[in-house]
Amino acid sequence: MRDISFFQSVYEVARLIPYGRVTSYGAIASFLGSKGSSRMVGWAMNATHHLPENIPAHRVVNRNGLLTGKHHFGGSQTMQELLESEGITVEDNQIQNFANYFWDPAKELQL
DNA sequence: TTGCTGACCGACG
DNA sequence: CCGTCGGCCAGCA
Repeated sequence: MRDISFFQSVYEVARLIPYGRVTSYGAIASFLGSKGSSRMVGWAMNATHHLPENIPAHRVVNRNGLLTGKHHFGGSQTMQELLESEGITVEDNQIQNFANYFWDPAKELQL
């Protein structure tokens, strides 16, 4: 994976998430080769806040499709509104029909 | 420099 | 079924 660090890889994958699609921390971590480093993906998403580039961190949720990180998007329903704005149905902080919107980098990118 | 913590996930009892 | 624990890498005191 080039000379970039794990963090950099997370950012690139996050930017590659298509409009109206979502993925999970574990999927990204597994795609990067470190399945157990799913926590680092979430931490990387936290770092996107101070990044100059626009990272669609709202498209990254946990394995259950639950918006665990919505509290970090300004402490409001920003994350949910962004997802709904992309045509994704979110109810009770959980993505409805999650499997339909799920975007697996290892599968879609097919490297 | 050492140690804790963090937007998770999977295994075990 | 539900509670607990370990693991992963990077940032910060």
